[in-house]
Amino acid sequence: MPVPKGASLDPVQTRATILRAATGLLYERGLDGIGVAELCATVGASKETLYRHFGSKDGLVEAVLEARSDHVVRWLREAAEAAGDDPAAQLAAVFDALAGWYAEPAFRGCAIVNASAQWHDGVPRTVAARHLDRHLDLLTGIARRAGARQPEVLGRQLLMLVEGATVLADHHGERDAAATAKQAALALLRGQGEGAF
Amino acid sequence: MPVPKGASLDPVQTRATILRAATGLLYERGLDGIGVAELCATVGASKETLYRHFGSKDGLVEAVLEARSDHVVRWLREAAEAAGDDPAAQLAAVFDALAGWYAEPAFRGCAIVNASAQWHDGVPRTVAARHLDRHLDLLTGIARRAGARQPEVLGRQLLMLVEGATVLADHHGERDAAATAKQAALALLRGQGEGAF
DNA sequence: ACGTCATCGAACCGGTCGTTTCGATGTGGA
DNA sequence: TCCACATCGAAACGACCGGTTCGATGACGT
Repeated sequence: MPVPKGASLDPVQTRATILRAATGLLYERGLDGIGVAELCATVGASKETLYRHFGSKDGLVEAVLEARSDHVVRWLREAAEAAGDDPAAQLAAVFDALAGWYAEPAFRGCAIVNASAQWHDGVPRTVAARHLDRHLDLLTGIARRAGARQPEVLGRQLLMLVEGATVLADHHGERDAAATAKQAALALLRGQGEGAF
Repeated sequence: MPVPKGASLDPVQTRATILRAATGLLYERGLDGIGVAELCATVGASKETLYRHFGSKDGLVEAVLEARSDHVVRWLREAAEAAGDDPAAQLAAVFDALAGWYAEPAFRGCAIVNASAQWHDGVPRTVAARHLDRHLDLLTGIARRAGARQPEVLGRQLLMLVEGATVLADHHGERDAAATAKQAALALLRGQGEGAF
């Protein structure tokens, strides 16, 4: 993957390699924590190559965040689907998946939300809004299948627990945030599912 | 407050003025969104004055975040106390206060958490951890007075709702996030308070 | 009245960062 | 064989930013 010298091995593959390596680096160090020079050096690509593929650092960041959003959403959706048909089990599976994420030593919060928080406008905020949209779809679907009276409301409440748990896991060092949130999420699901309230 | 020329009106007041103006500017524009030069120009102070009072931009940011944490915590605590003795009413009052905050046009999320998310180490993360600590104290206290079986757990769940609501209000444009979160918070409080679960 | 002190405004410095460009090198297809 | 293309490595760039310094200005306490 370093592509020794002259190489037209495959521009597509080169782009994918840069994207993959940059995703990890930007997440570990922060979007402003690593410059283009060091990024290129670590990735193993020249500046010219990076700029031809992504146009600018912002372009690279955008590509990274989009890919990250796709990955996270698919990951949680598959975790839910793997849990079977029971909505409560699906919801539990989502938080169990989050627990595994929070436990990773490299966990540093949600890259997308963090990026969106850093700048008050620009592409990252758009990406974050769409990311939360898709996130909300998953949870609202679970709420609806559970027979919630207000699935849109319950879905948002569940999303708040997910995002809140991520914040506490990151900024408050709460390793068991996912388990705590899961308990609350199931309680809310049970409450609305049984027509209580 | 611009202090026309030579002024020893009161160094303490000068510092307070800078701090107050900088708090607003750094919140609106983001910590990296405004440089020291423009900050000084807008505040109405010279660089020398700023550096004598705060030592560095990081020093100023630290002072701003600390002051902000004090202000927010006191604000929520007073909102809760003003609601009387009923824990449920206090909890509702906290989310009602948040609703007012989210509705402000200048609302841009929690400055402290945003700052902490931007850098993976350094002072802001420490400030954020302490900020969440104090936040947690307030909510755990309400949970305890409500007779929750596990006040520490419920407190953290409530804090997740607060932080999650802030994230959704900011990054997802949900103006009614506080009301949605309040409903969930009261449901959780009722669930644990009545010994259910 | 005088000296200390806080402040201003402006210039300056060193470093870093994103971005561009260029010559050289090697691969693959016509 | 030859040309188009992707890549590298390195240099250079212009801009900006955090921080320092300096002379001038004026207020306050003694």
